[in-house]
Amino acid sequence: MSERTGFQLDFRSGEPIYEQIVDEIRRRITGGQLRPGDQLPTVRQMALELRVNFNTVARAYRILDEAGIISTQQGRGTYILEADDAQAMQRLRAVTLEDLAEDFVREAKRLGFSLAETEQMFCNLVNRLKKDSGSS
Amino acid sequence: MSERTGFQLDFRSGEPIYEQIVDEIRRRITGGQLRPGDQLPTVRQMALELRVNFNTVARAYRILDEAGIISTQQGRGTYILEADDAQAMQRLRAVTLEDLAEDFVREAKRLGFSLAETEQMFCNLVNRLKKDSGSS
DNA sequence: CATACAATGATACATTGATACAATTTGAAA
DNA sequence: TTTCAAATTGTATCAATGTATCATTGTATG
Repeated sequence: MSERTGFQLDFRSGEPIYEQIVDEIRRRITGGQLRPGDQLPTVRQMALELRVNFNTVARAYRILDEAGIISTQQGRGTYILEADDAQAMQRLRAVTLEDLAEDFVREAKRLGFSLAETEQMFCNLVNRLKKDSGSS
Repeated sequence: MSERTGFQLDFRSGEPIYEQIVDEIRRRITGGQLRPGDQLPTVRQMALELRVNFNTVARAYRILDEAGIISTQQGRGTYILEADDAQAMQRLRAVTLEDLAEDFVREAKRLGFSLAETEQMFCNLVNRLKKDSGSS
């Protein structure tokens, strides 16, 4: 008995599979069949049901995760988030980059680091990241 | 009241849980909230508080143990170690600050800011702070 | 026909969870 | 005091889960 979701995919519709999965999950949350806290099937379980590669399911999950609708965690699984969380995420996006930078400097200062130390460490890190992205 | 540590984990940050635990302990040692000789909660206690698997806490402890920062002993528990020498303490401070910088960059990236934007914002802030301290 | 690009598949990997185990402490009985 | 079983604590191993990277396929587009 692996018929757990009852998802119906249309392989001929032209709409990408991962998008159909995203839409269907959205519909089920809106309709109340899926509720906050519910665990979704693992990417491999759902892929097995839908006769699809699990990467395709993973792609759908990732999109929903970035939208703040579900939470995917490596080694744990994926869960429906509270609607509040999505709103909270929206509010968090309103946090400016300046706020983040100030938090960083403030926390460093609290731990006893001088501004010069903090600046140097940050610049070192940035230079390292620039190199890594360029060498790929 | 099992709220003993007050650790705040972010399950959606993308930073692995065990790494968040490692970072937080490093910060508390650097900041002086944790001192040599202090006993950390058992892996199971802390796991209960943080709602994670105790293996995840054990992994964090093992990393800190291998770094010579804490001492974990089967059957006894885990304790904060005395820094071997000034160099070890310097290394801990450096790593702590580096973690802080990485968190900053990661969070900025998660909010959609490019590395260049993040760098510029930070440098602007630093320059402003330098001026302010000079004009006082 | 060739090329570019998006979608999907294959594979290796990192993180977390479940379970059994070993070392140490504790406490009661002898 | 000694002994020893039970509880407590960290360790080791493997399974389960999502992630990252690249290859393959199919489909527009020139």
